[in-house]
Amino acid sequence: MTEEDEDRADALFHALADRTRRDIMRRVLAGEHSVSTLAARYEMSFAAVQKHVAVLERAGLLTKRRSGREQLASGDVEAVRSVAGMLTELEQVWRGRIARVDELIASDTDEED
Amino acid sequence: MTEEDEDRADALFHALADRTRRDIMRRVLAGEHSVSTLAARYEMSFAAVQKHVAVLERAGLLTKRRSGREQLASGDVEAVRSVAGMLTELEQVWRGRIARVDELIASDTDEED
DNA sequence: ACATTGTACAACTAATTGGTTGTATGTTGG
DNA sequence: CCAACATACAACCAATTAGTTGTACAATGT
Repeated sequence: MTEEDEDRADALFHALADRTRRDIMRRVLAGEHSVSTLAARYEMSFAAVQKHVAVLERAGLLTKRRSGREQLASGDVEAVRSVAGMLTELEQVWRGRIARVDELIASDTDEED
Repeated sequence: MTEEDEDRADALFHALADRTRRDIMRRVLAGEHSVSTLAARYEMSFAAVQKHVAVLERAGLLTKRRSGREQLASGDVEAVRSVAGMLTELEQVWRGRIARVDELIASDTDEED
């Protein structure tokens, strides 16, 4: 369960830790694009771009649908939000720390009275 | 400039793409911890944990301050927020797509009138 | 003074990554 | 039917990663 969540988090952050893949995400969030249309935008080989798309797909950041001989990729905004949610969770941990510090300050002030 | 931003994004997402490092982030966002205190929590060697801390530090996700012979690590919530900001940016791209689809629907409806 | 503790770093290994080229397969237009 | 196009995938390579052990060194406590 939690182990699976961690696997998923690993895959999501890893998928986003590459500028080509982040750029692909921008394109497929803006609209559907075939793999070859995407590949045409980068200087690397078609196969390299196809692999990047596969990494994003495995992480759940995009989905593909077939249309004739093309494979149209579309970004999944929900997956992006789930990553944002993980960061929010981290921020909550930080808020807890601040709350505790505030408590400490409050009790110090009490002693000073 | 943009190139440097991309380097930074690479480093941030990469740093978070490891469960041990995310766990370390939770601890150091909750409060200061020495490297050895952190290391004691994991089954891997001290050196391995120290390397993870170094990755997080290089990415700017935590800072260290010396206190006697200990090195106290503290999470930087601003760095976490900057990552969240990148995701928000992606979400904006998606919103743009939706807006364009809405326009299209509106113009179709016009035609139908 | 010195044994202990906390940290850093180098050298090594196995696994993974990001790229390549080449090949196979499915889909389409003439 | 068949040439061209879109995709998938395997095999390979260089670089990086995540881990290990070992060594060095600074700060602390008795």
